[in-house]
Parts: sequence; C-alpha cells; structure tokens
Amino acid sequence: MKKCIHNSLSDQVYTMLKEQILSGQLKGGMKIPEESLAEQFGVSRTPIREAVRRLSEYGLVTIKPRSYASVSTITEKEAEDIARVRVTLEQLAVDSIDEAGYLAHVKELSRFAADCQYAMGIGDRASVFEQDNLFHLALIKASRNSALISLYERLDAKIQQLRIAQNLNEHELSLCLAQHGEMMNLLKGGEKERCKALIHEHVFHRSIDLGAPR
Amino acid sequence: MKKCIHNSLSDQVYTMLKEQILSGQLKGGMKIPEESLAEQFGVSRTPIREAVRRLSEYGLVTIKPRSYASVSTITEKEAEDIARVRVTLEQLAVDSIDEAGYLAHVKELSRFAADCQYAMGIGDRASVFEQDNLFHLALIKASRNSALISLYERLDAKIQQLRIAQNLNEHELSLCLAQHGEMMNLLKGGEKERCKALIHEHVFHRSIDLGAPR
DNA sequence: GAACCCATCGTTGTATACAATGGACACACC
DNA sequence: GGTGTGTCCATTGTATACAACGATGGGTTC
Repeated sequence: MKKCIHNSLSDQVYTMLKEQILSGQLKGGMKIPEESLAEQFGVSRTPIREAVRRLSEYGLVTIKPRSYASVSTITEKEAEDIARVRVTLEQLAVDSIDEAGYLAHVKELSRFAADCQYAMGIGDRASVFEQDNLFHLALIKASRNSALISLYERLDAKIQQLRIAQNLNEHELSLCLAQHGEMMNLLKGGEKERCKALIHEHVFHRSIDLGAPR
Repeated sequence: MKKCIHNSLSDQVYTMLKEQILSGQLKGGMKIPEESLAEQFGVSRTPIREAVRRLSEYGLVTIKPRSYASVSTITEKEAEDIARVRVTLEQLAVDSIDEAGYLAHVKELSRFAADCQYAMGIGDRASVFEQDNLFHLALIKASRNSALISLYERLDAKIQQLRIAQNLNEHELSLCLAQHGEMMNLLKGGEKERCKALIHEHVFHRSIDLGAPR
C-alpha cells in the first residue's frame, strides 16, 4: 500500500517515449538525440539515457554507439519472425495452463475480451489494440510460468508495433475479436490442441494448422 | 575492419559483472552497491549504473528502486519454467531450420560440439559449459529467425546461471555432450520430430517425450 | 571537376556534485 | 518488553560539467 506515485523520471520518460513510438508519433528511423528529448521532457540527459537504453533492450530503439539513437523499424521478414515466435509462446502458455491458472485469470480474460468488443463498437481503435494486448498478456500469465511471462513481455513491445503497422480493416479486426471468445470456450473445455490451432490462425489471419499435431 | 577495441566502459563493466555472476564469484542475494563497484572497477558510478540496469533486464540482477541492487537468485520453480521455455524455443528453431540455415551453421555446430568434448576430456568444466552454450546458440541461429535469436539471448543468461547451479556429475555431463552429435545427425537426416524429442531429453535429463507429437 | 584530407562542431560517453529517499538505530511511549 | 516514531546516514536518483569520438563541410591537390 505504498505510494507509488513517485515513479522515477527515468520510468516516466520510458513510458512516454514508448507510447510515442507505439502510437506512431515517433516514426521508425527518426533520430532521437538525448539533448532534444531532455529539453522536450524538461529533465536532464541522465534519465533520458536510461529510458532510451531500456527501449533499446526491447528493440524499439536502435543505438549506434557514440553516434546516435533512432526509432527501430520492422522489416517484413522480422514481422514474420516475431509472429512465429509469438504463436509458439502463446501455444506454450495454453499447454501450461492448469485448472488453477485458468480459474485465476478467467475473469480478467473475459473482461479484456469484452472491453475489446466494446472499444470496437465505439470505434476506438487505440483502445481495441490496448485491450487486445491485455487479453493476450493475461493468457500468457495464466500459464504461471515466470520465464514465459517475462520473455513474452519482451516481445510485447514489438508485437504492439506490428499491430499498428498491420493496419487491419474493420472486417478482419472484428473477426479477430470474435476469436477471443472462441479461445476462452476451448480453454474452458480443455480442448488445448484446437485452441493452439486457433491461436495460429488468430495471429497469422489465415487458417493453417501448421504446428498443430496430427 | 573497425577498431572495436574501444568498447565503452559501460560495456566492459557489463561483461565483467556478468562473468562474475555466472562464474559464481558474485553469489545470488549479494548486494551490489554502485559506489563499491565503481571503486572496484576504477570508474565512476555512471557506467556502473548502465551495466547494472542492463543486467537487470537480463534477470541477473534485481533492482529495488531507491534502495539497492542485488544478484538474482533462481528458485526451483523458476528453473523448471526456464527449462520449459528453453525447450520450446529450441524446438521452434529445429522446426525453422531449412537447408540453407543448416548449411550455414553446420560447421559452427560441429566445431562447438567437438570443442565441448575436448574440454570435457581435459576436465575443463568452465570451458565445457561455454562451448555447450555456444552450441545451443548456434542451433538457434541456424533458424535465422531474428526474433527467436534475440529472445533466446535474453534467456541465455539465466540458462547459464542454471547450468552452473545444476552441477551435473561427470556421467550426466558426458551423456549430454554425446547428444550434441546425435542432434546433428538427426538434423542432417531431416528427422525434426526425433530431434525435438531429443532436445527435451537433453534439457530435462530424462527421457520423456512430452511435447512430441503422436 | 572529383577525391581526399583536415578542422570544426555537435553529439555521445563519463565524471562529479547535489538532492531525495529508504533503512537502521535509538529512544520514548504504551 | 514490544511497538511506534523520529533522526541520521548510506545509497540511489538526477543534474551538470567535461572529455572524446564521429559526422559534416570546406579547402586543397591531382
């Protein structure tokens, strides 16, 4: 019950920069000199440096030593690579979810799925993405595998970056959202293999059961 | 052909601290005050901070904000979690390896496997671990999936920490090393499913084909 | 006119100084 | 005696100052 209002400046800058990158306000390739950021945020270069370095660990920023830092870009190939790993991790989560983990997170899952639908209804795309992201994070957390959770959180930034770049149309998006509910049903019924296949479809937006067992 | 001798102090400190942690010189739970490290390395606190923060991103150091940083410990449960994720990632790599990736890395793989055996022969345990690690990294790299590679490198630090803590006996260790060659044969023959099963056995040191298809 | 070299400037990398918070100890109070 | 509280100190968080390297642009030479 501590007052966590006093986050460090470094944290605040990190959060805001991340938002700016993921919202597209800071576009891929843009240089981000420490001094100008410091001016913009009204702090010294020290917390800026820490934030930028943390972002580089998450792959959102590329640092060229002794030269400059810039917002990372994603190539087509990288996007595919990320999706492939993402599917694998989420499938591992599904495999790992047991009764207790399911019960502990089912409320969260359904809430995020619902909020997602709601945001879709009012046309709030940013919120859709946010809730969608939370849904998948909750799925991972239900695995209760700390290493899995921590690794997925690493990928998460790039996944979000991708989600934006993908720019799905209304139809595709609503199809995706419907799959959230389907996933939960399959989970509830213990139909893990079908759930894993659905996740593949969910991420790749096409119905291939690559990776599913025969 | 650039002179990369001039690594930043922050990098040097990072490397040395990582070594000290992974060699067990810095034991889990030990506090690592910035100032004493700065004194020890003969640099200011700035590069120390950057190094420690980077280590915390890799899970080797735990930072308690505004209080202190300490070397992370691994619980039994975490060890299992890490192993589970590790197996999944390496299996994904095997699935992803194509002809070109195999050819590009087969030389590396056999070299590391051989160096591993050699180090085992002369009883150089540290070197065995190092080469073993390089072997598995090469396996991952053969997938040519950048996201997979980057994620695995994140886990790698913890995997190395585990390898030390595990403290396998001579018999178990030499059994493991023999499996490297076996893996390469299976890869060469394109027997991916058997290779994936072997990887599970390799990591968990017991012959269970959990995760293998039926 | 093009290529190379050199100097300057801007930016990053590091050191140091200062501010602010958390922890430990001692003391008082219950 | 145990618990709560207040002060002090050690350590972190941030700002600023300085050093060192890389990039850019102009001048010289072929």
